[in-house]
Amino acid sequence: MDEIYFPPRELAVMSVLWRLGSASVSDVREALDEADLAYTSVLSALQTLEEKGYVRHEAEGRAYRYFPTIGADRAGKSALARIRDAIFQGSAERMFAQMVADKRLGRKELEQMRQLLADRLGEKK
Amino acid sequence: MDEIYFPPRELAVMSVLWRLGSASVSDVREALDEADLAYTSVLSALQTLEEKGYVRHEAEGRAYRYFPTIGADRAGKSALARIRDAIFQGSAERMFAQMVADKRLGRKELEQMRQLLADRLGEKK
DNA sequence: GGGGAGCTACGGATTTTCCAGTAGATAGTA
DNA sequence: TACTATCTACTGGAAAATCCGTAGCTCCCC
Repeated sequence: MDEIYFPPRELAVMSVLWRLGSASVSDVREALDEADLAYTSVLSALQTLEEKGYVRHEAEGRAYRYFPTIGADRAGKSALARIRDAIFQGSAERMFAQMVADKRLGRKELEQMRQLLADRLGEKK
Repeated sequence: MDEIYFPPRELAVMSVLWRLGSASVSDVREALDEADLAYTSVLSALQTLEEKGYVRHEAEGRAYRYFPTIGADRAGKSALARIRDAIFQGSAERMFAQMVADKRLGRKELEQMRQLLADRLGEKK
């Protein structure tokens, strides 16, 4: 599929849009926990993203409301594939092993994963 | 922990080093399937990586042999965490669901994942 | 010694990313 | 009306990333 890739700052902005569904420039600015950026810096990032086609906007009062045009799932799929291929040499198992090794995962999360896996194995029968 | 992040080209170069263990500039150049880069372009990427501390070199005959100084696992862990937080809003389950949805995963891979998960759940008991 | 092959250092050009100031438009308010 | 606050468009510019040419070195072979 297409190459979907976001530099750090653009990724942070997209993250906010995915979380909020849509947002004004000010919304994004406030949601960014990073350093306190100037309003125009955030606007610039959004305009860049719009140019690339990952975002669109609608007028809302005097301001613009920005919407992601690409879903988080699609972007995630692409990002995971890139990591799998480049870092884990194409091995989904190795990538998965790294995920599961995360110390912060609690029993509940692990159980949920097991369930997901069980479902998947079921339909694969 | 530290922010580990590789721009696209540098990631491609690191990928080769992780795969081969170590490599000369020519090795890397040949291993890159992308467009046929000039020798010096690859050298530049390696020098940038060395400056950042992700790579070191030893003399080998007339040439240099480059070694990664950061493991693929460590880089992978960092990359996965970034994706989880930015794209999947911190949800390891959602990220995992996306992984498992991959159509190319065969029964064998899924079984291996289940085993990994079982082991992990066992020790968590 | 001469010449070629292979390698590195250096530096430049270009593109991309990142940040923010300024100007102008608009709406609300005194 | 005039003043203020907010928002967008335009613009510049710094920094990083990408790409590669050139020069110079070393080794090998003739």
